[in-house]
Amino acid sequence: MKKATSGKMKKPLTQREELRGKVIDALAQTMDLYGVNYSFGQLYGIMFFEDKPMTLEEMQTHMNMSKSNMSYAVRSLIDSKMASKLKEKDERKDLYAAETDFFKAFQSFFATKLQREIDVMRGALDAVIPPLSETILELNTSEEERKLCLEDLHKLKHAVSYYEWLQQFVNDLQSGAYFDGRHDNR
Amino acid sequence: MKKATSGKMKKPLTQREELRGKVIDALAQTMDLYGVNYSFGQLYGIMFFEDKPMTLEEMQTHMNMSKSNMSYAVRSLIDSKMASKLKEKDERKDLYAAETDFFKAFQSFFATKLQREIDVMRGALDAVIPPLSETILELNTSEEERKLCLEDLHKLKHAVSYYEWLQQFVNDLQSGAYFDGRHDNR
DNA sequence: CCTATCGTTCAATAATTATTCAACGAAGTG
DNA sequence: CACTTCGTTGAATAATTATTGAACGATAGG
Repeated sequence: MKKATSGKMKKPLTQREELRGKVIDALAQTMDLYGVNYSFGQLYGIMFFEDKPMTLEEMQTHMNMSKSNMSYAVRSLIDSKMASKLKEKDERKDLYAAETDFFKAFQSFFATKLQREIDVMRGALDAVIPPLSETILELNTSEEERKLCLEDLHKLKHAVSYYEWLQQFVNDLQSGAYFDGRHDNR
Repeated sequence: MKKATSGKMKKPLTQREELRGKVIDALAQTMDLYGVNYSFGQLYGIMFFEDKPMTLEEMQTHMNMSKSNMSYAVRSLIDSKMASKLKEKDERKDLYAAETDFFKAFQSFFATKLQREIDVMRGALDAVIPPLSETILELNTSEEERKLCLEDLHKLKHAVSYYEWLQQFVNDLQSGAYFDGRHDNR
């Protein structure tokens, strides 16, 4: 038996736990805005404060959720580069750690997300621009249709230049170029 | 009657419509990654190509969805600053236009989202740091508890400096500082 | 004023996403 | 080579979110 008489009870939070809770909630809300589900954001918050490698089992007890969901959650955090799996193990259990440097965490997060965006959009643009150009060049395209295609093409070219810029932006973000006058990494 | 014999039929798409569709799909997927629902992202794509003020009714026919949903969708786009309501009206109908400059559109979008993030997090940090500091300063706080609080406080201070940096970043983003060597706004 | 139509709201329903549970293969242990 | 226990998977369920439809106040036109 672990701690007390039976199943579940309202644990009396310490003040510190309560304060942590507020920050974790804000963090989870925030990540919610970027397409990360609230619970998974909470998990990041917990790992952030815990600040030492955690096993799935520990996550389970902290979050009070099934192990399979924790497995899913931690994978999602890893996908966004907000956490990583360590090479060491505790007993037989895998260990995971959150990136606790907010600069690095959100740097990785946005770099990952934006890169995905760029890839998706570039894929579409690369697939669409050639046939559209082709149609414009065709001799038997009606004048009206050619005009419409030209308008679209112009918009897509503008998009291309945007995603070129965005790619550069992501590169700079990853290289740390935007983090110059800062980092009190004491 | 509008166009043909009855209700709904598979309209035979022109090549141009099909190509547009691919780009719209990519756009919608992309926005999906940032917490904007797919349909609403599609609507942005449609408005982007349409490139002239649209009424709710037109959106309805393009998207084949209820007017109430279109009302909701357009409001969501306006919240993210990706579209705006015009002062003029067509008949009695309100007119809306999408921001067609991708630079501006995504600039507004991220500025809005990041600002919300900053506000939420600053709110939590401002609420939590004072009482936490207080506890540390209290004479009757146990040594153990003081140590834990100090660790948390250190993390939160790091977070504060991150959000200060992020605020500056958003300001720069809004001021256009990052868009220097570009903008082929021909 | 009366009528028609706009855009919004609210409650109901449909669709999607999050979560659990049971089962399984892959190690580590003895 | 059996025995655990780990992490993942896939199907079932719960919870949330998207979408609709009906009702309403506002307002422009007659």
